[in-house]
Amino acid sequence: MYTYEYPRPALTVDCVIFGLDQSHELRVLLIKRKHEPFQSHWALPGGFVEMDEDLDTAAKRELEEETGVRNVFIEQLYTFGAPQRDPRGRVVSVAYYALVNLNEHQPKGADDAEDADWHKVFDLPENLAFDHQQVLQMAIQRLQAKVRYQPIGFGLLPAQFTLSMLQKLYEIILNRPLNKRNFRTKMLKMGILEQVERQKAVAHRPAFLYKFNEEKYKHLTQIGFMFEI
Amino acid sequence: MYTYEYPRPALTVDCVIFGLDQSHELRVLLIKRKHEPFQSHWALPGGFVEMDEDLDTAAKRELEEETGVRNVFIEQLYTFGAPQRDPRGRVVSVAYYALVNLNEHQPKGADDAEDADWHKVFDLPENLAFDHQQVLQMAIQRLQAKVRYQPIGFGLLPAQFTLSMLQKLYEIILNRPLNKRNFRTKMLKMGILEQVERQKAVAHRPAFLYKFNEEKYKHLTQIGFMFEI
DNA sequence: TCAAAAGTGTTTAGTTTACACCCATGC
DNA sequence: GCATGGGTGTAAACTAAACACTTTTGA
Repeated sequence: MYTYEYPRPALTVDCVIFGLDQSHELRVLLIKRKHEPFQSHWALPGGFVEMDEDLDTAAKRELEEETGVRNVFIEQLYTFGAPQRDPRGRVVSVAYYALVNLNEHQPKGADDAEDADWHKVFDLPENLAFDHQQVLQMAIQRLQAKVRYQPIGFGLLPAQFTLSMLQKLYEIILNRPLNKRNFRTKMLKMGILEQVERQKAVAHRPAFLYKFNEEKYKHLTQIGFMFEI
Repeated sequence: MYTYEYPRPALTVDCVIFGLDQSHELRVLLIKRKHEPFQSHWALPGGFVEMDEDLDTAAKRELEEETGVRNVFIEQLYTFGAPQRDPRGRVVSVAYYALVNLNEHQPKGADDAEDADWHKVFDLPENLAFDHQQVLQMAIQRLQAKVRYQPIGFGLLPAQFTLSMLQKLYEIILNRPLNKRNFRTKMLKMGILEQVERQKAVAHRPAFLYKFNEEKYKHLTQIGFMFEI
């Protein structure tokens, strides 16, 4: 059992939790640290991995502790392990990113936080704790890349949504305008959206509501279909 | 310093090292384990992360120990941390993948290996050690995805290569035929290849040799250019 | 009847796919 | 001169981009 001879880094998970707010801004959940190091600095929610706990499980646990949500899109991002990234000693952190529907959930704030809040992704506070600036940067890049060839964006919207909402979502994440006509044509042609009903009581022509049909998508991928925006 | 209160998993790096052999097969370097657990099973080269060592550094160290090569494409793949993945106890492994020009380097074989050999990627041995089957699967998928939108494939070829060699490379990695005319047009139009000279002493019309112009590529990416096959 | 957002038609430019052919070299 | 890859021309099908227009609702 020679493995036990080696000194070991501590192992944590950190979560980049993205949400979309009512006024159509992409936001990320940060907590204000109660303790040193980096007391009162904003940081990503995270914590230590238990000895008998899978990494994914640890990340989902952190996510649920902070937001109360389960069963949302969550995926491993990258593992950060620079020797001096934590002043307390060697700490390696496996970062995850998640997409949640912000309207349905408010941050809870864990014990070790002074405060917790949703911050605008394109207008972040300075001096984040540890290397969290870098982690966030990578998460944004990954989200922007991934959203284009995997249908994960739906995770940020309510279960039923209009095509305009969906387009707006993509414009926010990709940070550039899209053409309405082409967006709709493309989206509908893929055949992974299911028309549900119409909006009601809006002061304009009511839009069709759609939901993402995951079964159809899975079936299509099996026969070579590729999602793409 | 409460971090020290927690029991810690051991931390290792594993390397998926890809190479292209003379007869145009994609191969991966595996070592035959000398010791238990999984004695005499094929496994990915890897080892423990030193306490003051960056993860990337550890991966590059492993790569150099096994192959003698430095300064090749190497990138973090994913971190594997299922509680029972190593029978000795909790071991979390950060996996990397690398691309090397196989013709210029032969495996060295480290101390803890009975044997080391390049195995065909699409014809792997059964019963790899630990979860290395899964790691390899993910590495192949990542390579196939990444090679299409980042110019990393060149790492598998000699510094100078013909367009036919390059096309062959893509056909091998993507595991499907590509159209010659279209491949060439697309490749050359991107403007990241530099024509060097001609082949000599071949029993057919001599082909132009090219090299990948990294500077040009970097410059182009800065002005919004996207590599794509 | 007006504002607001939903939703559609159509033209043009560009890209992808496919196939067929010619070219230069060593043996 | 012929086998072997190297290299090119071009038509047809498809996709993306751009723009302008019509429709439906509540107030």
